Amino acid sequence: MPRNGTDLKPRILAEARKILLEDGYTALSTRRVAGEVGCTAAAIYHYFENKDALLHALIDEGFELLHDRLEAVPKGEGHLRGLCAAYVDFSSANPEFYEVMFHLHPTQMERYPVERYRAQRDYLALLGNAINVSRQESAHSPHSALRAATLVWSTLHGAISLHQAMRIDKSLRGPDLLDDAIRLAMRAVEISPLPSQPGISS
Amino acid sequence: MPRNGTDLKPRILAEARKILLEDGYTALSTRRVAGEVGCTAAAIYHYFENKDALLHALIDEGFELLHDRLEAVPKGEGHLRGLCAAYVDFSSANPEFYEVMFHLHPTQMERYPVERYRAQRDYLALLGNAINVSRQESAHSPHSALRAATLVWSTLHGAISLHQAMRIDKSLRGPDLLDDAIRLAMRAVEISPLPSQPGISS
DNA sequence: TAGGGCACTAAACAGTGATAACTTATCAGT
DNA sequence: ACTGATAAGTTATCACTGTTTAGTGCCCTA
Repeated sequence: MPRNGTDLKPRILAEARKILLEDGYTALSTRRVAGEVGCTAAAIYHYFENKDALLHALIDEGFELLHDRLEAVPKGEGHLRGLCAAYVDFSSANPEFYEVMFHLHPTQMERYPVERYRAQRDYLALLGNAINVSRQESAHSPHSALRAATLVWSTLHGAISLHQAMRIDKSLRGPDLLDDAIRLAMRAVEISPLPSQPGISS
Repeated sequence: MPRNGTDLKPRILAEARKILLEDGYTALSTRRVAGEVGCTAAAIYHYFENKDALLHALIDEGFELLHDRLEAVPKGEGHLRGLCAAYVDFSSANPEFYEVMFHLHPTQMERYPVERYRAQRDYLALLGNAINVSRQESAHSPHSALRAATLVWSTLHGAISLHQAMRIDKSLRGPDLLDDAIRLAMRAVEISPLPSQPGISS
């Protein structure tokens, strides 16, 4: 029952996505979206509870993109490595999506339902499966696989985060760090989830 | 030459630090700082070029804190592990400092001089030294040490980032992830900085 | 054709960073 | 001691931001 010809909601979403991808998260304002769509900022609040809900919808899109990317990785030999590479590729190809998906703190998006992140995180299950396969003994508990998968994820995320925030040294090439992180993430499988022994490692 | 008794600059800085530590980065506004200091928001601009410059001063404090923490780690056996643990400890003890130091993107702080991060990053040199010592052959190039140190750093940062952003699964304990990350970071030393061989890992 | 509800607008509120113009206090030089 | 320059603020304003409230007009149904 739109008054304006086409329904406004998809157009709002499309324009918001365009702004996010072209000019980044900081450029995404309700008034600008409204301006480019051709309506008032208040109209957005008919379709989204608040600005965070709009951003939330974009984050959902990002998770779907990531999901498709990871699902497309051929299974079998080298599956885990492929998943890691695909994750890093996604972050490089869609830095703006990656930022809003993983980099915004709850303090910056107060009303954002944190649970939704967890629900979307089936890529952790994907990682967990690949890890269980790559492990010699398949007698590991699901919790152990989830824990290892989280470590893999966090390793990749750390490199991506520093790379995107331009924190790494000029003399270091960003892709090199990402490659190193992938190689290191592979070793995360070997980290034993036993109670941490306080001895000296090496 | 203060008109108001005490010089305003340190009081602005102190109040800003208090707000940052108590209510977080998002609560830090020029007007609130001014209000609690007892001056006008415009007065801040006499002592700091802009809000980012004020935050910049706080970030400097954070780097000094981190520096002291890392310098206090006893050298010798287990130095690298001690540095990693100290880094993680710092992030847990000062999450607000950690956020503004490492989590704010340049897009969020446009005018922030990125170079300054690099100048402050002597902890990378500390890590590099510890890595060179822990390595059997000391014939590694400085670039290799820096690269390995960056990988160690990024591994720790990834776990800290996800932990602080509350992105890790409910069934997983945050400290466990941080411990795992430290253990994995130790293995970063073994990652060869050679051109990546496309073979299958394990 | 009358009524009701949906889709939207206009206007405003409270807050943000930032700037220009103005006032006032302090200090140096004569 | 007086004058002038400068430092140290204030006041007022601009251009934004997210969000809410009240009101308007169109469309569909009865």
